[in-house]
Amino acid sequence: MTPATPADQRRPMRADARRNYDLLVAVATELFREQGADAPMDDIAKRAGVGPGTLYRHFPHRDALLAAVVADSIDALYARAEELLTEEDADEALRLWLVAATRHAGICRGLAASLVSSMYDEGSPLRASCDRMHEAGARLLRRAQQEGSAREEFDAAVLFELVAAVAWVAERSTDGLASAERLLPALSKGLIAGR
Amino acid sequence: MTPATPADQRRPMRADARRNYDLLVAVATELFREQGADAPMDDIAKRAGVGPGTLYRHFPHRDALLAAVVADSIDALYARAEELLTEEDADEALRLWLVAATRHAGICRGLAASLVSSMYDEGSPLRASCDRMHEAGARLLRRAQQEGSAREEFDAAVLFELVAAVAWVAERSTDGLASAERLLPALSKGLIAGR
DNA sequence: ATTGAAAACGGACAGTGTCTCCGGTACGGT
DNA sequence: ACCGTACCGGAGACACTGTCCGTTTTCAAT
Repeated sequence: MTPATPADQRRPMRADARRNYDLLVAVATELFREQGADAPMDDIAKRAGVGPGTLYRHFPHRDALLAAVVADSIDALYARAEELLTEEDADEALRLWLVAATRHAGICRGLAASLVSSMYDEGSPLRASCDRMHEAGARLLRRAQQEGSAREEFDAAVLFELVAAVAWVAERSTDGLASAERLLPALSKGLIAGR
Repeated sequence: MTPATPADQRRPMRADARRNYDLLVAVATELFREQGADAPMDDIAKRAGVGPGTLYRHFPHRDALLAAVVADSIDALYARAEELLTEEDADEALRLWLVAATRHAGICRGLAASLVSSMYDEGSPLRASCDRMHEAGARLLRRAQQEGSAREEFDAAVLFELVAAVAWVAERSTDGLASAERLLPALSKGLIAGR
């Protein structure tokens, strides 16, 4: 699969457009990681050496750009879920995926917030990513409820929200990921009844 | 105790200053509740009928204003904790306080974020409120660990972060508090081992 | 190779919000 | 009533977002 592509078009993109598109995604990835998902759009355009007009034509909103930036790693997370579905211990598989998902949402400061927002926004460009995470979590949770000892009363939406919440806390604590790793056990123990 | 007061000064505030101070807190309370904790500062000044200069002299940062606004309800939350310390069932007391704390953090959109930030920021004006909540939670948690069946491995910091996280999710879900009430059980079950 | 229409470029700009500076005002002690 | 001082509040510098539109580039047809 070619890397992130704008909505399919019968006519291929013009060469200069394609070049700028790819360049912008690369620069945004860099800047989001450095400064968080609220890095100034103008700075992204500037660093890519294009005008703001060009940036906004390719990505009308910040979320459109963010979606292009995280698409790859969402794919990886989805693949990880499929891999974990073959793990014998269903509870452990769920636990491991929660860790992976939290780590993913920590790619850049502000991502968790955008993902949660997109969950309630039908038209968000991040919606596709959100749905993929949602589905990946749902499959692991369902199996853990049937084969393992995950409590019946929770669903994938709760799972998603809790992961986002933990990632969000981790974003703003000084000790970063360490904080997430203290919180996740509390969460896992709530979801999964002791054996 | 007189309501929220600026840092004690030997000289009492001048009458006009005092009037503006109180007015600003009242207006901010109103606007934060309506529009969230990121309501434009200029709007607050405008609605209070003062210039932005006046607002910023009394409250140099948004957090200083926010701190004055939430001080009272933090006191109430602290009092609630003391009350719950007399409840027979230590686990149930903790659970009830978590609900109260989550509800408190939901006073206005954006408050949870500011509270968590202040937890890692020595100089934040919200720090005092943060510490009070922290301490209230710590006492209830300690008792639930000794007399009830709260797990030993968690501490008040985790408690605080989890409450903030749940409140944060609730802020941005369309179904608001209902969402928090779906999430809290997962959290409680993680903190408190089944009997 | 030339050409011309469509597509893309990118700078200027309007709108919004934050925060500061400073000339003028009004308070309150004497 | 006076005067020094603390306070007031508007003007404006600065930052970011997103749009508009005249200019430039590309590429396919000739």
